[in-house]
Amino acid sequence: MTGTDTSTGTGTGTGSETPRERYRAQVRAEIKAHAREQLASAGASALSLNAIAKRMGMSGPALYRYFASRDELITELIRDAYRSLADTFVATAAAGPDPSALAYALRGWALEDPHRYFLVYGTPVPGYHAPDDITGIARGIMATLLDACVALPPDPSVTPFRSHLEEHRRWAGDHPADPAALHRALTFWSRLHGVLSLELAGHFTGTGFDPALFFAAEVDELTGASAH
Amino acid sequence: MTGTDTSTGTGTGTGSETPRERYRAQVRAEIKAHAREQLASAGASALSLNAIAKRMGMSGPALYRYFASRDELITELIRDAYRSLADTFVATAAAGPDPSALAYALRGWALEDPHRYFLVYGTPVPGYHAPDDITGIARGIMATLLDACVALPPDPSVTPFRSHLEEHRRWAGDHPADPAALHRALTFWSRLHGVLSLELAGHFTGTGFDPALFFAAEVDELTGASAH
DNA sequence: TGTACATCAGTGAACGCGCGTTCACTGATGTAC
DNA sequence: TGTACATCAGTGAACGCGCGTTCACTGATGTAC
Repeated sequence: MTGTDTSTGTGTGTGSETPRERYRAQVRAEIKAHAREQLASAGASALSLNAIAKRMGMSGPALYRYFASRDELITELIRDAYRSLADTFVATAAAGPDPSALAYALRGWALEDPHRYFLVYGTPVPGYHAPDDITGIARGIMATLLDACVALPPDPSVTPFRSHLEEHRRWAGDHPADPAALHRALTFWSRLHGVLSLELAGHFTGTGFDPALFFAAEVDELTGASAH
Repeated sequence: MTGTDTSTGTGTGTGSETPRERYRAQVRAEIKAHAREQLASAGASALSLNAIAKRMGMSGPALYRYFASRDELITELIRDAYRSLADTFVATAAAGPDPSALAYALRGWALEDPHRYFLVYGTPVPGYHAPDDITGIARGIMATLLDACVALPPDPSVTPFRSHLEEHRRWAGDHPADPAALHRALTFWSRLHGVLSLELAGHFTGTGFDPALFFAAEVDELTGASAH
């Protein structure tokens, strides 16, 4: 809950700041808020510093006091997106290791702001490579999921993929989980994203069924719930 | 195998064309090939008619003899992507109703050209709405999958989602399949895309495990194969 | 086979536009004594 | 409390650039008689 500013855009930090620092943080947050808005209404390619400045009633070059370049702004938006999901997961996991709760937290997070979801899980930009701290946050998200998945009813059967995982334990930073749990967490993750990415990309529109029920059916099957 | 030109870019159609028509088709295909290349190396936002023309040794306005606008070019690329997947599915299904074969065909199609995959299943462009014929092709793809999924071992248990599907049978164009088969096809589809979208977006890099084995494990579980 | 005409691919100049980014500068805010 | 100085937010002009798209035109290809 503490730390650097989240994606809500209004938090101003710990409070032990000078007025100038506080003002800086506010304007930075406002710029990011406008950037997110522009992202949602016209796509990532249309994100323009000048357009943001115009909407804020400032001149274009003024933004360079707050972000060194357009790329830095985008990277910051991606970082915020990862952080907000990580925060959501940590907050959800605080109530106990419940994969189902994490699943619905993920869905809530994704639907709350679809373009933010795509910033993390959407089409990758060919040139772009995320800085190290972002991959660190991503590892934290997976670790939280993995922690919850070891609480699922165990299925210790040995499959080719689990044998393969046995030899590649580096995954999730030497997390103390057996291959079966690793596999379960991976399947959990990929099945949730399967539903979400298809739904958010609009591939269920026109079908008439409710994606929320489909998602719930997947979660039920994953957690072994028959009648929920 | 007949019909309008595919995404390979060299096919020139039925042969009953005038030399001029043949030439037109060739240049159109060449433009699309360069567009795909540009798409792969710099992302969808960087697709520029002028840049394509320059690479082809032509002047920019020349391309307007072949495409009415940049948007029409992009739509054509998306259409080609859908068509190539539909063709792949139809060709695969010709050997019999085998969901597993379709799964690996999908994966092969996706890996063959990841940016083409994202053209269909990636981050949607906020303003863009696909023309009707494209949604028609998409329905055909789902119909092929559904046909194959009715051949899977049946699991007629009733869940909330299947009851819901019962009331929303419009899906896949009044396809004569029971809700259990519909659910199976949906799960099949979304689980495959879960693995593929995460893999192609690079979310498995650095983990050390082989996504192909993970994908195979998902297919095995979906088709009820224990030791494959 | 030769001539007159129509079709159409491609060019070059030009349009207005918005972009990211730099630079020298103004003016307000904060700090030190 | 008042003055001198440093910090820093924001401006306006300017840079070069590439974009999509239009237009009038040239020249080659194909067609009709």
